[in-house]
Amino acid sequence: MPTPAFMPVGTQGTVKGLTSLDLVASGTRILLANTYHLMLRPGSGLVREMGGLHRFMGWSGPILTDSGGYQVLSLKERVKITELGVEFRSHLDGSLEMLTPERSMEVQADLGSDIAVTLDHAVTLPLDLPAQREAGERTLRWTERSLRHARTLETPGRLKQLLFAIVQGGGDPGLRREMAERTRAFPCDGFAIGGLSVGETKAETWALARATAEALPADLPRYLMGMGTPLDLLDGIACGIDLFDCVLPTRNARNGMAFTSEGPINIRNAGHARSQRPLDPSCECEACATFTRAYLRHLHLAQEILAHRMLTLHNVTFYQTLMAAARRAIERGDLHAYAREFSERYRERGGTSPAPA
RNA sequence: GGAGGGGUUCCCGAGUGGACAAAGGGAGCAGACUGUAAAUCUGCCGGCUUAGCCUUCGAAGGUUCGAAUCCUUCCCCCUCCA
Repeated sequence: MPTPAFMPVGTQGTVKGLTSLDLVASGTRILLANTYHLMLRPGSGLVREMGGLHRFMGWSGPILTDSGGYQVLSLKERVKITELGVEFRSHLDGSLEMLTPERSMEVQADLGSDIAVTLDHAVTLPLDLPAQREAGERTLRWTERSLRHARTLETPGRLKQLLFAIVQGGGDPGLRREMAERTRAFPCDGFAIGGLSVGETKAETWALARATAEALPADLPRYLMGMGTPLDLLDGIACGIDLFDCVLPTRNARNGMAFTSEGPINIRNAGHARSQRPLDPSCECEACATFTRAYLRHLHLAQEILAHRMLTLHNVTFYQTLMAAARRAIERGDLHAYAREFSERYRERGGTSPAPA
């Protein structure tokens, strides 16, 4: 698979609104799905019975499953962390669910993903340093348990699942580096950088990501979890990141935001009411080939499902087009020039535009 | 012709003497969203020279320190009876 690559997020075994044909058309090669969500519904046993997640959802490309560690953050008021694992109060029916490192690997084995990820303990910032270290140390212990247990799940007939270990370490570059050094000692197929964009500034994020990435082996895939914006992707690639995922292109599409080569736009804005332009003239997706901004705005305001589908398709296509261009630029050896050229056209509004590097 | 009910800020709709520029929806306008409890959430939403002032609750007049709220007349709408 060509890298760097971007994985659209299909939490519940679907990239909301898109079919596999759409995903292929967008240039997507690999997807992310979620252990926690699929464990609760429909249940990993059912997915296994149905022939695994690929067959179940009709996607033949690679799938990476997240371990459920992120739900420690997103469901934090329903979560209790113990050394054994993560105790969840199910967001669906309130029942108590225990996700241990071992259970996470079992669920991911049942799902049959191509890449499984170890369970981690992520924290949000600001947080005192001892607590950051504690979460990092626990992540190391859980990584060890995850990997050890995963080996017991390997069966002769089945395709070997690749295993990625997650590096935590909070907001301190030194701690990050240490955690990366200790994590790389584990025998695994790639490394994930977790716990970023959780309250720190953009500059801090990249200092941490870089410190972590540099301490990880360059000959194995490095996966930056959960990031980011188009500019984030280019920054990440420059740090040596091979794999990304982010909900922004899909979630923001449903909330009316389209990424374009000139920056993000909000399709709800009155200025698009009579626009004959496509979302992005330089995009070749179905939405841009077929529909005007005026029409897509109408669909969105009328809460028509097609608006969500088309904006999602466009945004994912935009991300994949960006990644493809970045790969070509790397081959040419001028990623830097490409990134500069891209960011000159790509303008984020308000105070959100990135500080000049 | 008789009896009753009603007209509120773009729309629907609360409000029956002071805390009312007026609840709550909707629409509209803008913003947020980074390993998805998200087709979600937040803010604004009469005007202005904005700790205040001005205009507004069908119209006009009146009572009162004070009226969307009480009284009088008028104009419209709805229901029932003839």
